[in-house]
Amino acid sequence: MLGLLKALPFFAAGREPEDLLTVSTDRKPSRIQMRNRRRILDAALEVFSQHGYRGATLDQIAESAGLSKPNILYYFEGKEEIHITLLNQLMETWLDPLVTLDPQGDPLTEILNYVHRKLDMAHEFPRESRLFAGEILQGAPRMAPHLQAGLQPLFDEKCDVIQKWMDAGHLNSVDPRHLIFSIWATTQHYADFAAQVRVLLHDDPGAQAGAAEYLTALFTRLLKP
Amino acid sequence: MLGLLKALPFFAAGREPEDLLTVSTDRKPSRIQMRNRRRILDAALEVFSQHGYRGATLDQIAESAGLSKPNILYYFEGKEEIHITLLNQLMETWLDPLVTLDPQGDPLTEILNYVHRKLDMAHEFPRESRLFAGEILQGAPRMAPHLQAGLQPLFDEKCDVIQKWMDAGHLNSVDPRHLIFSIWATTQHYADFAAQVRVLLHDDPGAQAGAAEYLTALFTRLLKP
DNA sequence: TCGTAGCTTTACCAAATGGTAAAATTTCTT
DNA sequence: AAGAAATTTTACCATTTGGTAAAGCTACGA
Repeated sequence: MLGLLKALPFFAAGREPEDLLTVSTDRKPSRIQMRNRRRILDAALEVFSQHGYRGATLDQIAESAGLSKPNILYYFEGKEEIHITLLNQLMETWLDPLVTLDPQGDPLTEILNYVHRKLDMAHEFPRESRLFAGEILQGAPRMAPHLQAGLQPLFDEKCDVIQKWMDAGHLNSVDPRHLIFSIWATTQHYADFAAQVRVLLHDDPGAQAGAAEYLTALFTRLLKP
Repeated sequence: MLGLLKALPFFAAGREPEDLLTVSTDRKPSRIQMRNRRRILDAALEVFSQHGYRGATLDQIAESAGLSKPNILYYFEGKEEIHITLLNQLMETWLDPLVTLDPQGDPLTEILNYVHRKLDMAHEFPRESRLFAGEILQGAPRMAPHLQAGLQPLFDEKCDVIQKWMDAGHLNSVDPRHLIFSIWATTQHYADFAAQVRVLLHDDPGAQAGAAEYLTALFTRLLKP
């Protein structure tokens, strides 16, 4: 068997024109495929976020997924494709809070909501946050195009929205770009540097609430006109 | 030759009591040793900060240092020791700005100075920042003890200082722990997420100054009573 | 200038790792 | 139930990687 790699449309990279038989298998993924691809991606998220791309091994992913290594390579072309798939999936979720920042809403409320959504995500999806952080930390070798194509237009658009709010006097004027950076930095810090935070806060159970309260004060004071 | 591993005191782990001859070589490192150790550590900083611990190879470090791999293992016991040495050296530099935060100084000035020193370091030592970030990101496997022993007491001490400033009414009251986190997060962001910042700012040459101005506003507004 | 300690190179090795071929098994369709 | 298709397993393999042994070279003090 050739495996389903060439058969599934989302794997398409260089189609073989002569291989017409595979066209017949272009149907939607079976239940088994869905389940196993999900398992693999979840396992990979765990392993990649903990050890980084090069530190993660297919054997670890396989074990964590409860599948054999060749079985994993039946569903994905290789290690890199798993990583890229993960990154692509993540991108959407990750940008969603910024997408929903509403130009029609109350400026300060919108921004504080954004802060809190990002903070919630740091607590709810720390593995995703760390995967992302690891990729950027190493120079975004597998994600630079996505930053350009996906993040940049959105970033510019929302900077404009915020700038207009400031020009209209609804918010104190600061550089919107650095404002967004500081929101990302402060919220993701709780996921990305969790090991440090845990030590310094002695596992304080009120930490999450404390962070929310602090960040509310920080950005409210900055932005109130 | 046994190499100098057992001979240099700073490598001491499990001394062999019978090996008395090595005592005679307990003198200070030669010029060659200094030079090569420095070269190796500099190369290792470059490689580790770019690829992470497991992603870095001794061959890469060797090539970057202009030495052969066995030659590198003449100066260090192994990959891990290089990494740990780097981390230990870094720790001091990294904490220095916090150490010099002066309880006798003007509160707001002291904190803004701290912010600017950290921001300068992010621009001057991005590799060090990323090395540190990578280690924490992966759960600080080789640094947890240092966090406990080195960072924690300092952190607690400076939190007390800041808390007293707030209690005395010299600063607006917020949780000092989260304040420090947010200073770390916002300043180190420019080093750790440089790949992202570069894309989103279109290599704007005024970025550094813009960041400084923004962070000044951010923390001034937060902390002015 | 000669011997020795310090340094470097050459030639390896065992384990780990990403990946493949193909047989064996399960599942689906008719 | 039979045959085909999809899935999984077994048995490999080539490369990379951290590390070692030991020979060879260099520099320096006596």
